[in-house]
Amino acid sequence: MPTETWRNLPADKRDRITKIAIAEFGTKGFSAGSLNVIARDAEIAKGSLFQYFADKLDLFSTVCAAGSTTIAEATIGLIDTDQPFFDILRSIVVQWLAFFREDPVQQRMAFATANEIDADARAAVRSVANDFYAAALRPVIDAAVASGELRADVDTDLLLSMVVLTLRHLNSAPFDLAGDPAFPFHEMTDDDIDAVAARYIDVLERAFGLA
Amino acid sequence: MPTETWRNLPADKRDRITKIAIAEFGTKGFSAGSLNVIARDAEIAKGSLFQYFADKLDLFSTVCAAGSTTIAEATIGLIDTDQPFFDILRSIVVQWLAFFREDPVQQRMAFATANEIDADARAAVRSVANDFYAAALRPVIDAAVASGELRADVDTDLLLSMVVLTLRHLNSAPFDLAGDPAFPFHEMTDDDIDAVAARYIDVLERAFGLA
Amino acid sequence: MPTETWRNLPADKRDRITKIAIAEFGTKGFSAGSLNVIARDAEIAKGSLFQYFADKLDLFSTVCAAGSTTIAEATIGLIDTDQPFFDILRSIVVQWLAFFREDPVQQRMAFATANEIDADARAAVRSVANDFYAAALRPVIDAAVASGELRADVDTDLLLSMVVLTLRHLNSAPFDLAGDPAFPFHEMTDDDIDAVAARYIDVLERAFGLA
Amino acid sequence: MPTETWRNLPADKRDRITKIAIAEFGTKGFSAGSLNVIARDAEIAKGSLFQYFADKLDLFSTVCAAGSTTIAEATIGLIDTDQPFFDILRSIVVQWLAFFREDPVQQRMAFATANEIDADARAAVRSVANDFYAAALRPVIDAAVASGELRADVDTDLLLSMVVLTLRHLNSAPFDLAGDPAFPFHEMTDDDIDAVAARYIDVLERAFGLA
DNA sequence: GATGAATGAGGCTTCATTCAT
DNA sequence: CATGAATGAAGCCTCATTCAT
Repeated sequence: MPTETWRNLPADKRDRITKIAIAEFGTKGFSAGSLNVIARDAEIAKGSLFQYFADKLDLFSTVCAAGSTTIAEATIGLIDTDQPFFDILRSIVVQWLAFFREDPVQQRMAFATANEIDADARAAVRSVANDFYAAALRPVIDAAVASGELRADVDTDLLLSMVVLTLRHLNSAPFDLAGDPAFPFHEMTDDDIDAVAARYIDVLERAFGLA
Repeated sequence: MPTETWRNLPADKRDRITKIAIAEFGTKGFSAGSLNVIARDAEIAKGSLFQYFADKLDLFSTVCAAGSTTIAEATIGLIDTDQPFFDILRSIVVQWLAFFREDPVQQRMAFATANEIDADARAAVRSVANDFYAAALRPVIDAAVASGELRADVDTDLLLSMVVLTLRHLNSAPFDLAGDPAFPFHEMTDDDIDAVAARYIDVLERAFGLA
Repeated sequence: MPTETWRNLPADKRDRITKIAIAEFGTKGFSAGSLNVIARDAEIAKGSLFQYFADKLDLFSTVCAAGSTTIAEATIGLIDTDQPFFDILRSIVVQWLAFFREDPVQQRMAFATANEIDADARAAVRSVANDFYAAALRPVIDAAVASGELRADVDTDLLLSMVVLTLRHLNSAPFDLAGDPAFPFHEMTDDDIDAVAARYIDVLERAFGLA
Repeated sequence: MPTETWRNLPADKRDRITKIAIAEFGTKGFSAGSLNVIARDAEIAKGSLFQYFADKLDLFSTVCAAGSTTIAEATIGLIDTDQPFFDILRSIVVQWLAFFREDPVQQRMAFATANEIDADARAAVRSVANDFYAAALRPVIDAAVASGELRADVDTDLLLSMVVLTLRHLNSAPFDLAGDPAFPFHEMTDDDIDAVAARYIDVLERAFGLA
């Protein structure tokens, strides 16, 4: 956990450091990301980082959380929930893709957060990686259950799991050269990719929606 | 690509090095994995690694490919394809989980292969990561189409994509402390996990199978 | 260019490191000179060198420049310019030899600076190698022209080039076992060597001086 | 000294290895030149080099000598000695420049031979570096003395030394970006460079020639 | 005589972290 | 509280040389 010093920092400085750290870890991952580079780019002393964070991992998990907040707010949080449930999901995936298209740094950082391999780092961001979006989504699902938009016997855990699965896939595959086993996303237009993304939701609708 | 020296090596030595490298990269990932450690554990001279491989990345991608082959053969390759299509898938996911339970090293390496963040390493193993399993699965799907087990209008790309998605999820989530947003896999018995895995396939069956 | 850290270093520490680096590169040249050895002999951490210099080449060119300054000041810079022009030159070569006799480390480093083979290193010290002494000598030549000590049609570029040529030769030949094709410098007394050096100047005088 | 095995080698193989070694050492110098690279480029086994030569230094000095022979034959050896002495010298410097212009590899190797810094390597090629050309030139000078083309009191050692000095300078300066303190050789045409080279000889003529 | 696999020392450089100022 | 110099372990990689085949 960051120190009090960090919390007392002027917001703009804190934001600047966070942004730079996200860029660095997003590009290189936790292990290969360099505190030297972050300190240099953020124009702060190397030692200052250790006044704000206990160690490298502390910094990493802090910016992971910050990134996840930003992303959730800018995607799931923006969606009009006054639509049919599966339209909400379709809106989310489209917004999700739009957000990452406009902010490649956040795209990479979200990917790094979800896919960190180093055991310690993984332990630190693990809940963030998946659960953050789950927290944002579960109320939406619950509302759909309450309004009777899903099958009576619906398994909401399964549904949640698969929505997050889909989002994680759409966080990486469209931005990689060979990200998907079946779709050549990197050769497709944004609109076509959006269409494919919607079809993932179609599958969920056919399986979880009312007959 | 590995050197001729590598290909001429006695099989047992080659296997030993591969195994150790898989353990190292599986635990630490590409960037944090150490050639020093691999050489030491494999009891060969540090310099020898560079007689076998052009550089670290060459070693990494070689063992990635070797690992993927092993895994595909030991999971998808073992399944009796004389069953109904979705039973095949259910058999695959169960075998998939069983294989990784018995070989945690391969489990981690498969995860590392699919989730490497470093751009260069990612480029090198990218096709391996997804397409390898895709190659094994597509014939199975095609057979199901031919035998009329799927909807007439079925989108096989979408199906393939989601199967691989599911497999990748089952490569990591059950082996992580907080791997799934909805299911507490790490508190569940193997049988319960198998049951959940089958439910992912149920979803696919309801969406893609005959009404 | 060295870092600010280097410039802020206590002068004695900076001098110690410079001196040791000059000794190392003077003996082995750029390529074969070892940063490990320099760090060990200077009793600083290996990593510290990289707080002072961007890389090996940066260190090399810095100490080349420092060495050249020292040498120019201790030779050309010391000469009384209130003499006839060719006497000035004779004083310079004698002082030049005296300086290098007393400081073999500087002698070797000056040689290494002028004769580095590695392309990158050569590019970095190239102007230092020749032009540094040229800058010190040209004013002296211009004064001689102004005072009418040279032929009316004198080619000052040619004269300058040949003076530097001679100095470079006297930087190495007298200190090598078989440094000169004609004179067995290593079997000669210092006085005899001084006398030969003066004869090189005699040649210039006969060619460039007044009839 | 090379082994008998080396001497018994087919001439074309020996020439190929020599040529490749000259290219490597000419580019990188002795220390940084790599036997690995030479063996690879010459398409022979690394171990074979050690059947031909005692060690790296043995190879280096062998190819230095071979290079010097080639150069002397292709420059000094080609000149018509039936001219006035200083015309001979002028022909030599022009031919010298022409040869190196056409064979940059030999140019660099000659430079490397003359300027090696490593003490051991230097000891091995030292006599080659200067004396080889001296041996070729001294008979020419003696002939000039005999035919009375030089001053009665001429110091032939000094003359020889300065001729070699000049040749060594013309081996490097015109091929370097900032090779000469006074002349911007790299911005000059070949003809202009030839003209400057002749002026070095003019100086010698005025100093050593008949009044 | 030729090969080329094996070696391990050593190369330069980057790193996270500490601590005196 | 901020700084930034210092550290030394560890990183990847190249090297000349040996020796069994």
